[in-house]
Amino acid sequence: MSKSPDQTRELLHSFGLRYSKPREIILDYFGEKDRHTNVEALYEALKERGHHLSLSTLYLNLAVLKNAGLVRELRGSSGEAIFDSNIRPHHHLVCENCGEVTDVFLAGDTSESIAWDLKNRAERATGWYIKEPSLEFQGLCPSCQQD
Amino acid sequence: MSKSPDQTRELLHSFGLRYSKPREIILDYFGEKDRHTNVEALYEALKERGHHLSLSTLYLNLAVLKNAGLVRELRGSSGEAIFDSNIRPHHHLVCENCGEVTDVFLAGDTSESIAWDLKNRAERATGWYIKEPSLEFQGLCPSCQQD
DNA sequence: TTACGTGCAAACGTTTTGCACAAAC
DNA sequence: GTTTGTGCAAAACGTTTGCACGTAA
Repeated sequence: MSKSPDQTRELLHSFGLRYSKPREIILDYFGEKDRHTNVEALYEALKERGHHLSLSTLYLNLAVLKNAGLVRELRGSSGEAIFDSNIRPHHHLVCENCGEVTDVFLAGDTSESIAWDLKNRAERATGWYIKEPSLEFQGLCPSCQQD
Repeated sequence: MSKSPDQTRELLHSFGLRYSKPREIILDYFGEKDRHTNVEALYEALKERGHHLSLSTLYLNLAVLKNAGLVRELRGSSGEAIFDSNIRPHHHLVCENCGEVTDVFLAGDTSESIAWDLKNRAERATGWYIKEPSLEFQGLCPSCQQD
C-alpha cells in the first residue's frame, strides 16, 4: 500500500525529517511489503523502476531513516549492511551461503519474552545496556541445504 | 599459557594444518587469554611484540584457523570481522559506540538451552538449518553508557 | 620434490566525504 | 533566506587476489 506524496510528507515530518523525493521513493519501496535489501540491490531495484538515486543518497537516507526508527539495519554474512523495513520486534536468519535473510516471528509473544529474558540476564551479568533483544542466527536457507 | 613450538606444531597437525611461524605467533597471541580482536588491531598488537606479519597472512590464516574451528568469527557494529579465541559456546555483546566486545556466559547451561530452544523453534518455523545457537546483542558497554 | 604458506602490491567491493548546486521550509 | 538534501567524483576502508619466492612435509 503505497502512500500518496502528502502522506509521505506527513510521515516524514512526524519523525522530524524533511520531505524529499528520494525519501519518498525509498519509503514506497520498503512500504510495499517486508523487505530485506542491501544497498546495491536497492539501487538496482529502484533503477529498474526508473528511479535513479545515487548511491550516496541511498546511504545517507538509509542512515537517516534508521536513526529515525523507520527502518532497521542488520549485517549480512559478509558484513554488508542490510536494511529491513519491518520494525516490529523479530529475529533474523541469515543464510551463510546465499545471503538471503528471513524474519522469524515465533509463536505468540513467547520468543520475545525469551529474548527479553536473555537480555535482562545478560545485562545483569555484565553491566551492559542491551538496546534490542533481537537475535540474528547464521544458518542455511532451505534451498542452500541441498548442496 | 603459551605453548612450545612443538606443542603448536602438534596442535596444528591434529587439526590437519601445517605448521608455520605466523600460525604459531597468532595462536600464541590468542592462547594467552580470551581475546576479541579485529585484524588491524591484531596486526598492531603483534607488531608491538616484534612480529611483523603481513595483513594478507593474517587474513588468510584467520580464515584457516576459523575453518578448522580454532577461532570463531563475529561481526563488529560496523560490519568488520572480529575474531574470538574462545570457542566454547557463548554469546556476545557488541558495543555500538566503541566497538568493544564481551563474552556472556549465563548461569549454568541455562542460557545455552534457551538458545537451543530458540534455535529449534526457529528451525521448525522456517525450514532453515541454524548452524550455531550463538547470539550477538547490540548495546552499550558500561563506560559508553555515561555519555 | 611437491604442495602449501608468505609478503608485497595491486585490485576489489562497500561505504564515506567534499563540493557545487537544488530543493525544502 | 537559511538550512538541508542531492549527485557526482574522489577517497577511505576492510578485505581479497596474483604472483614470485620460501618453507614444511
